[in-house]
Amino acid sequence: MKTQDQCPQCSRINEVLSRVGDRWSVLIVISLARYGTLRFNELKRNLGISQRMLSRTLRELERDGLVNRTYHPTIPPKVEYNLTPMGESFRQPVEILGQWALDNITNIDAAREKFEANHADA
Amino acid sequence: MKTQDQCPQCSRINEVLSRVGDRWSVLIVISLARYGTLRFNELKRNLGISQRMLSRTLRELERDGLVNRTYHPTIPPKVEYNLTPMGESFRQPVEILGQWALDNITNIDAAREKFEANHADA
DNA sequence: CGGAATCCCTCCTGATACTG
DNA sequence: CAGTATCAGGAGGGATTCCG
Repeated sequence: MKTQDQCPQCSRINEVLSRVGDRWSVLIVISLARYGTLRFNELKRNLGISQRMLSRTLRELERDGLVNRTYHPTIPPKVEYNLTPMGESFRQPVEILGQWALDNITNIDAAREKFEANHADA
Repeated sequence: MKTQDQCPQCSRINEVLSRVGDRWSVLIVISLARYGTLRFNELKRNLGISQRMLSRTLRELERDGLVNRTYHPTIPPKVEYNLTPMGESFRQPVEILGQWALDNITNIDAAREKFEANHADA
């Protein structure tokens, strides 16, 4: 399916957001932005994410150039993650989005309740 | 699974982003922000979205208080959509995110190629 | 500790066909 | 025109197990 010419940038925006716009990527970036450098299990505990999704998402973020991965070949192993410059540049848009989310969650809940109420008039 | 105390807001941010953070919601808000008021099939053509997803997403956006739906009981029927004040307030975060996406798509592509190259050394 | 691999299930998403 | 209903495929994501 092709995006039409009315919103020519929509498809490209879509493309990027499909990559870095999912919930786990966003939350990982927020965490790394706030705490600087974190280890694998620190992120895991902080976010309440499964091992599988964390390693998967981190690898994608590394591949897309948003996150640095530093492997310390000690015993036991130690792997640290932090943001690259591009990851840092992603921080502001994400923080703004996150702040909006926090600011409007109650509004959304209220709108939902109202909507449900209006549609419950059997 | 519960989000831990290190990032207490992450779960709430996650909550909101799960609602309005999907690709279609974002693109619909962007379109309505740019064009003001659009009809159902105008949105459909602009975004290259399926009927099903469009009606579904629009209903959710209406329910969450981001979009107004105006039904004109004419023949043929005519339904118009535009942003509510809360929808407008969502516009800035979304536009910023969209702009970052456009600005960095080439960087991401480059990072990917480099990553793939480095991991192709058999 | 930091993963990779496997299993399994849900939800998202699109295609198609039908209705007012 | 603006939907709804139904079906089917694929991706998202958790739990568990095993390895370096």
